[in-house]
Amino acid sequence: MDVRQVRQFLAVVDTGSVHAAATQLLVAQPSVSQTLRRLEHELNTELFHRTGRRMVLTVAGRALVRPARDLVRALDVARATVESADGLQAGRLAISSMPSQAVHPLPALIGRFRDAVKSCGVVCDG
Amino acid sequence: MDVRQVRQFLAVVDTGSVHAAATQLLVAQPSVSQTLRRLEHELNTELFHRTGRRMVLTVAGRALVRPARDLVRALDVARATVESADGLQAGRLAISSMPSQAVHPLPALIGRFRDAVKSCGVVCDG
DNA sequence: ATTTCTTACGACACGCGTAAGAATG
DNA sequence: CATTCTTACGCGTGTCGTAAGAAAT
Repeated sequence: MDVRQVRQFLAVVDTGSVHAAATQLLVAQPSVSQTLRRLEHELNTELFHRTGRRMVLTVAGRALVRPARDLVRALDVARATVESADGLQAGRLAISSMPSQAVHPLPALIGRFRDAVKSCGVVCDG
Repeated sequence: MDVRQVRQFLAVVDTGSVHAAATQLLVAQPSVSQTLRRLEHELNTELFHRTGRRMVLTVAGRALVRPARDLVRALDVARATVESADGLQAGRLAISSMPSQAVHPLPALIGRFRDAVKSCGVVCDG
């Protein structure tokens, strides 16, 4: 099972036909058909009832929809996360404290923070 | 980005080295190395700092860990879901209750349950 | 007769393994 | 010198596209 297969599966579910799904995905219909076949074969289950030219979800297919959407969402989240983290290469951290903390535990904590941060390859100046 | 790539990435994260990850995944080291390279190239980001023979997560790599685990978990859930749905073609549900609930709210709840279940194509007798 | 799904086939890309090179401790 | 990561290359598999067949409205 693969997210590519799941994507095509969901496209068929949403559009209601292999043809429309292929159009939406910018691929040819046979590709979607073959992907679906292979997915069903891997899972040892029929995902759709083929009644002539209509694709109707089976019980297993219906069960797959929800986790399938979670899966593609998880992948989108992963990509978005690394993209946003990519922009966080530089930043500024300001720390203010009351005098009573300025000597005990603050310097030690800052030192540990710098060490931890440096071990990740982050340059820390100031 | 793909679950296979993410799996190998997480293996490297967990084991701390490409070598150990490859051993754990039952593949050769160069495969993992190449997968990692390709993943980094796709994401336009370095995921690890290569300091000699040590692999240390970059900021982007560190950010990817959490959503990566969510992703593989989502895929496992998807597979488990369809597998269990496949086996749940027939089953038996026993409900017991205290007398005080037996007339209010139980029958109504059971009725709604039967309706919901029937809309999924499940036959419900008894 | 048109629309839609499926099968067949050839081309291209991807992933993996083996082998060899580079670098670190 | 041994361990580890990387690059190079060959092979098998998978995916896609085009073309042709089958079924249904």
